[in-house]
Amino acid sequence: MAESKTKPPETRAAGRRAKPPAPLYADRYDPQAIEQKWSERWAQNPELYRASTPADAKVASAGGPGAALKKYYVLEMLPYPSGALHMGHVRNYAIGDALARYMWMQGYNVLHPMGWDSFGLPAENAAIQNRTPPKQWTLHNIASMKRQMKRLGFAYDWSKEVTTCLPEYYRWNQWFFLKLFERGLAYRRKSKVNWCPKCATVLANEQVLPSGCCWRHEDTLVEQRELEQWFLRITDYADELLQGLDKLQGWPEKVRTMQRNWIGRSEGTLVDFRLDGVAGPAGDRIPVFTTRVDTIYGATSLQLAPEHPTVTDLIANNPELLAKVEDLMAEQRRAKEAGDIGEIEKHGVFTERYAINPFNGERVPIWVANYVLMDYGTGAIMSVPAHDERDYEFAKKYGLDIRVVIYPRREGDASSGEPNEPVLPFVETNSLVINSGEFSGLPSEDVIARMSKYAEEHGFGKATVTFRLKDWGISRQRYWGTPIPIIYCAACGIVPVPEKDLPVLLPENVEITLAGDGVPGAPVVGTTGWGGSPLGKVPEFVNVSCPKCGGRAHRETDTMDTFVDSSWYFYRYTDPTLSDRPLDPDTVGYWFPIDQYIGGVEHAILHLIYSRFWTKVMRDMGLVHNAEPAERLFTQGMVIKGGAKMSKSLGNVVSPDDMIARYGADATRMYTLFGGPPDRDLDWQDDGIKGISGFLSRVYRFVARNANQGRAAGSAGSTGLSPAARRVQRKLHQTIRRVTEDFGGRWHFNTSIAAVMELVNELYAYEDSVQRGEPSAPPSLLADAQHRLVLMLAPFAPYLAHELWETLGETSDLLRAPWPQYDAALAKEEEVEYAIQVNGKIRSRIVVPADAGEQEVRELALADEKVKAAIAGKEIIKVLVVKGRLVNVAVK
RNA sequence: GCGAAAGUGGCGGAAUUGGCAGACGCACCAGACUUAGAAUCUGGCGGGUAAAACCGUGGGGGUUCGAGUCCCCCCUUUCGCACCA
Repeated sequence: MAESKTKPPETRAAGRRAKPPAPLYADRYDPQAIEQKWSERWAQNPELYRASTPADAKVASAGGPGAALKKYYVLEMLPYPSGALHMGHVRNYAIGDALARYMWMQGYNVLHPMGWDSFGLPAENAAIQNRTPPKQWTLHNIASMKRQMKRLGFAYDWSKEVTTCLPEYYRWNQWFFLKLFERGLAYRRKSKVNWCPKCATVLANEQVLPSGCCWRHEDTLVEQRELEQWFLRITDYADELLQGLDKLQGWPEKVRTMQRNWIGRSEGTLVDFRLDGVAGPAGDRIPVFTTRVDTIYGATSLQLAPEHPTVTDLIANNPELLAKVEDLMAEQRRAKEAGDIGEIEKHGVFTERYAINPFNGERVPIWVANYVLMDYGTGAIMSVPAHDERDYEFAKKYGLDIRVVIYPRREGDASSGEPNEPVLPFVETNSLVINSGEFSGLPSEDVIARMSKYAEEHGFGKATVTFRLKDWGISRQRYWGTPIPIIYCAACGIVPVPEKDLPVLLPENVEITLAGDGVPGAPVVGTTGWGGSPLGKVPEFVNVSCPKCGGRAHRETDTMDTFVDSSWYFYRYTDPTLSDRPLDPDTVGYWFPIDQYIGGVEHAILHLIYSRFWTKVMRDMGLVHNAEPAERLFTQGMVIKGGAKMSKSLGNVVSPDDMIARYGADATRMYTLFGGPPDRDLDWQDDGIKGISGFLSRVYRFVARNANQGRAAGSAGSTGLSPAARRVQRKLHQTIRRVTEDFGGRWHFNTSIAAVMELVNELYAYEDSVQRGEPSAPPSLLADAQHRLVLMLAPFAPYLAHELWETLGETSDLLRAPWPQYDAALAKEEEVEYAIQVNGKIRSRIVVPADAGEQEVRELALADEKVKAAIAGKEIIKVLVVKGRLVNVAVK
């Protein structure tokens, strides 16, 4: 029991002594004292939240040999150690912690780990600003955030902690990279990359906002640069990543849709159009991707993206055209930046060159158009104005030929007969092909297959599938990341670092400054922002001898995208101390897949698609058996305030530390669950948390003055109870049912907590009834109610629950105490109130025994005075009785 | 433009399959206890009325004995995708 720190209670007690009744209320709820007490106890017992190993779980199982204790892996997305937790973290972890504690109480062997996604840009930026080494800054942040998590009472198994910026972890990033390289899944190529001038580094496609700006610098436009980059062949898994989504029934539909869009699978045909006349370095043919090859006889031009390599070949000696194409390019870029590509007016330039349609040998003019995108398909399209809205608009504008080759099918006529003249552009596929040589008269769908086959047989095309998904560029020109374990040798070329030489350690004696920002005399051995990799400025890192020939060589100086770290961290949790392997397949086999993953929807694409990819690669390597990392995914809503995202600039940031100091950790985390359903945004109300604090206080006071009721004797019967006592009993069992159902189903903890509040209100009403002279309940009932109340509180407010568990005289470990069961018979109402409607309007209410028959209810309803008055003089058409709810009398 | 989710008191939100709209909490009002305040307890609290009637779930239609819930049309907000060939 928390001791009171202040004097006033004494004076209050003294003041009250004078008059009866005796002081009703015990000491005030003091969350700080309670939480400090239990924090200390928990700190002394690090085994408390430790997951049993698979072997131990077997032993612990009561089910005999072979029957392992059932496992449950609950995982929350690990934070970036920015320095302090924000409310969004608190909400995320409060959900996970409630679930983990509930599953423990349900008897599961729970794995509930936490770690740090600790590589990344902010550490470097902080290093530049504060002249602190990134590692020091990061580890310092980790320490303080870990302290916050412990203060919040989250039940993590810290023996499983993973810190991605430490060599013990990132060496396995390097190991995986080597394995991917061996399997041909990691490769290097020169590529245009997104370059943020402020970050001075390459950004992944996913890190470029739709506006064309950097995700970290929303006001800075991303440029294009050509660099040698390492890529991971995620596109090899595009189909499986897509198909797997159908099986992920435990994932939100929203996330699956987003991933489907991101993968962007599209079936079509690749057709080569031969250039008529000149051919340049880019080749003599232009491949075109189309999903509607059945319309190819209607192609009246080719349209190239402004950045298409062939464009310069075609118009190299025409400065006027070149300038126009430049304009188109600029226009397209501008539209992308503004985010309204899709709405810009279509513009184009005729190159004065032609290509040959391989199907009919026709010469078609080649244009460059601003609505054709280089980064989709082949960057070139055939333009069929009659059967594509965009092409139609373009052709109308520039007076290009429009040739109809698809006709609608007539009603009830599948293959022949007189076609109807279509309204242009006519884009339906359920139609007939005409004016198309040997393909005329056939249905479109058939023609697509036939034409693809024809193209392949004649060597100018084939059926193909394109994806929007691109290979994953992982090279970053940054210091604070995992060094890519590759050595470049003048004689041997690209040489992977031998496995025995791992890890390639990230040098730590590096001071990070911006180029030209060096303090004279300071030991600046690394710089950033000079356009190359900071590690390139560390000679002792760069210069090595070639592992193959022993000659002089140099290391790769780029580091890996931090999404590599987060793609497999949850496997490492199962045994993070392994020093000879990234993971133990048996241990992983026991724990995986993750039963419940919880995090923000902002990771719907990047992290969640990369980690699915990684899992599939690991499966192909024989490391794991599961094809997907997580069985169920829950995306919680954001914590907002006043309808807006919390931000420093809006000044609406609510700090968890402040709330903990004012109301305690229990109230803070519980409010994040009470404020609204967890899948929706939570609008933070400064006064809302007061309600939770007051509720916890009510619980505390009730138990403080009613704890000495003896031991709970389990459910007693309901006979002989006073009405108020019976209400307590009924509400108790109803509440257990509601809370249990919420955990098992909707996860609407806001209503679970509301239900527990109702129970507490009922307990207070009972006390009040005793004050008024009604008979007391048997002590066992009160003891039982308090025990179960505390058990139900445990997942939401662990500090108070533990304190009260002790107050109730319990010495067992609350974390592993069995979750309470309810008795349906005791939860049942003896009487129900029926609403009596006349023509749908409520006219009266009657209370009848719950088991009253329909006929009885009908008679009682019709005998009711108010009902009689309402139906007087009218004819009863129908009397409808809805069991347990209402009676509706229809009259005329 | 396409797709998804949402729109309920002063506020956050309840109402699981069509069946008493507004649970629970905040704010507010009143009372009790206090020298007083804080805290606590009790009661009230959609609009409207003296009380009823009556009106109320973004707007308009519909189905039904009965609609926040189902159907059609429209409006607004948020999110995702967006010349994807």
